[in-house]
Order: sequence, then structure tokens, then C-alpha cells
Amino acid sequence: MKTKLNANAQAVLESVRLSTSHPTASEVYDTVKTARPGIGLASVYRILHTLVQQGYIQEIRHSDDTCRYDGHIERHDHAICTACGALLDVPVNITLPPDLLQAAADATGMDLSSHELRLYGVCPRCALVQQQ
Amino acid sequence: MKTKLNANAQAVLESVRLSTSHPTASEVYDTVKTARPGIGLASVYRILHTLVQQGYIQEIRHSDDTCRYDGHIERHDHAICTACGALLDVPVNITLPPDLLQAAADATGMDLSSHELRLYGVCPRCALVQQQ
DNA sequence: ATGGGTGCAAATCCTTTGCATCTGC
DNA sequence: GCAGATGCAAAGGATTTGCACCCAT
Repeated sequence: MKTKLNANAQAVLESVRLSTSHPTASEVYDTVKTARPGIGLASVYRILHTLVQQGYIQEIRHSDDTCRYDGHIERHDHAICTACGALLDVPVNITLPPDLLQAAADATGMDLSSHELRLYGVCPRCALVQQQ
Repeated sequence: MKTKLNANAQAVLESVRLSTSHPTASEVYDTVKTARPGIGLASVYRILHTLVQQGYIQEIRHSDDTCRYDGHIERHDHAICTACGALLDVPVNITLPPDLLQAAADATGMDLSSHELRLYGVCPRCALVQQQ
């Protein structure tokens, strides 16, 4: 399933994996350009799609109009700041009671394969700003 | 917080609330045009934003590049078909153990206000198609 | 009369695509 | 030599915005 990655794809994958934030395509592009100066934005988009398809990285969308990428592929959850839009990985493993998932599967008739919990709230930085 | 809605805004809100799917802006536009023929797409976008801001409706994004709206504002969860992209409300109330949420809040330092569980899987229709 | 809402069209932004070229095998 | 990858520029599509106009207050 996973094909061998060429140098551009390696550089893109590395950039996404090393990023602690969840970079957008153009952030990845900016980063990768230092390692591969000739690369074009279109290739970054193409490579990101391939990496998602092949399961190397995950795509995440929330309220802004850009698509973000996450090099962290194990199942995990996200916390989203409703004030600034920041998207953080939740660093603890939240395991849902299986009966809840079963109930949801039954209710929707879907064959569930994965899930993601999205937590909404105010991040520490925004909380500070709001207090002022 | 909620201001009085004018006739256009009422029509948009009604359209979103009555829809069982999760309509996009242009689907809302198409629907609303029958009740308010003169309305423009830009106004639909403007009104949808206002309605979201004022808490009348929710905005949902997932993998496609359009933004969808949900007239269902009580906390609830979504099931997303990984084959066709369909987005369904989960018709059962999934209550998470409070200690899980607390652990996540502690780990992220965020002041959590809400959450949404996103379930990924294959919807019944797509499951049928895949079997063939 | 006055401030906010509106429609239209143009602009904007992210993303995708066409295509000629280049690359590695 | 060939299939796939690439860069560039142009196209595409969803959303936003500028602006003159209209409406209700």
C-alpha cells in the first residue's frame, strides 16, 4: 500500500512530522523550501494528498478555511480554542466506553472504524487575554 | 445577545432547521430562494454567519471544501462516512465520563466548554455498494 | 433622515489542474 | 526511452467584500 517516497515527499513528510502545530499546506511549503528550494506549492499539495491516502499523515479541518495536517497518526483527540482557533493534540489517551460506541453504531447503522473527540474551549493564552 | 431576525434571516434559519441533512450555503440559498426570491447568495452567507455567532445554528466542516450548517444546537455527535462523505447526526446521546473530560482539560490547560464526538465509518448505503 | 441590511459583481483565498519538461530507472 | 513526478501558470470553486441602493424605524 505504501509506495516508496521520493526526496520531495520525504521532505514534506518530515516537515509535517516535526511540526508541533498542525501546519497548513502553505506552512509546509515554506518549511520544505529550505530543504528543497525548487519545490512548488502544487507539488506540496499533491504530496500531502498522497501521504494522507497512504496513511502517513492525517488531514484535519475545522472552522478556518484551510486544511491542516497532522503527522501523528495514532488515534488521538483534538482541542480547539473557540477564541483563536488554535488546534492542539490532546496529549492523553481518551478511551471511550465501548458500549457508547456500540450504541452509536447501532443508532446510525454505520460500520464504525475510528473516532475523534473534538474538545472546544478557551486555550490558556486566550483565557489570559480575556481576563485583561 | 440574540438580536431580532428580519424576514431574510428567518427564512434562512427555518431552512437550516427544517433540513434533515446538513446543508451547505448554496443549498440553503436554493431553498430560501423559493420563499424569498430576491435574496442573494452573499446575504445567505452573511446571515449564516450571524446565526452561527448568535448561537442559532452550528457550523460544521469536515473533509470536503464546503462548510455545512446544522440547525440542531444541543450538543450532539456526528457520524461521517469515509466512503461518500455523508455527515449524519448521531441520534443517541453519548455522554462521556466526566473524568475523561477532566483529564483532557488538565492535559491541555484549556477551559473546556463543549465537545463533539466524530465517528468515522462506512454508512449502510456505501457498505452495500462495496459488497457488490 | 439615518443606520443597517441587501443584491450584484468583483475580488480574494485556498486548492486543483493542464501541460510541457525533467527525473530516475 | 518511459512512466511518473514536477513547476509554473492558469483555472476552479467557495466565500467575502465594496458599494450604491433600499427599507424600516
